[in-house]
Amino acid sequence: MTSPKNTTDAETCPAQALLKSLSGKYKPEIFRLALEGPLRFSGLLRQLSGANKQSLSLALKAMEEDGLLERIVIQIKPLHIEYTLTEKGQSLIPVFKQLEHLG
Amino acid sequence: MTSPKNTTDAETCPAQALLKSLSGKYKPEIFRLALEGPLRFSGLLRQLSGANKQSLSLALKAMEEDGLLERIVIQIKPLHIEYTLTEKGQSLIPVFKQLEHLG
DNA sequence: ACAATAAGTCAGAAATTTATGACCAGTCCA
DNA sequence: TGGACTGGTCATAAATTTCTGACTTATTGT
Repeated sequence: MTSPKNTTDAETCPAQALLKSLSGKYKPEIFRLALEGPLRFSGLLRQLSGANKQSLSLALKAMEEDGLLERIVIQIKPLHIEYTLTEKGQSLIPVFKQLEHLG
Repeated sequence: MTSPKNTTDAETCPAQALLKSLSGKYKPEIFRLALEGPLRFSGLLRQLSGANKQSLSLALKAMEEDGLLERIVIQIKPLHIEYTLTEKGQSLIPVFKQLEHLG
């Protein structure tokens, strides 16, 4: 649909892009938990009280596509899946640490 | 119940609270525009292409309630309303500046 | 053989967010 | 007197997000 491409440089602001990547009911908390260490699917289901598989699955996929999380298959049986912060995700740690000192 | 502050308390993480305050279709961009100067309702309607009055109104109210924006009535006729960053909102500027150097 | 855990998928329903168009008050301009 | 501007509200509709419960593949434990 060849939209008129309003070049208000809105789309190229990395902070804004990040905010959108972390928009959603569970993403902020998933991200916070990821700062503490690798995450597993069933563990998250327990920690995010109220969350359901579907929503969690979608949130993890979106965060993976946005380059914040990496999905790693641990090849010991039974298979485990770990979600860990990518380099990009880790680069945000100092930013969030800074936020904690504002409150 | 009455957990004796054993682990990181999810609800008291300021970064997480902030992310939720900026969750939504227009809030990230409204916030970015607010960094540049005071905002007016009709101006925003034009700048946020696709936004409608209702959604904009709700977003501004929510951001006001979350203490990010302040609504100021300019008492010259015709009345103008300006939305400006509160102190809390301004305290986030260095954080977002930092983010821009990561991209 | 049977239940349980792990990590999901799928269809459909419910809840939430966003959009649409009508309407309102006050002021300004011709 | 009638538009046109400001900054909204309201009811309703559409779109998006989240929830529910059934089902899957593979492995471990009893």
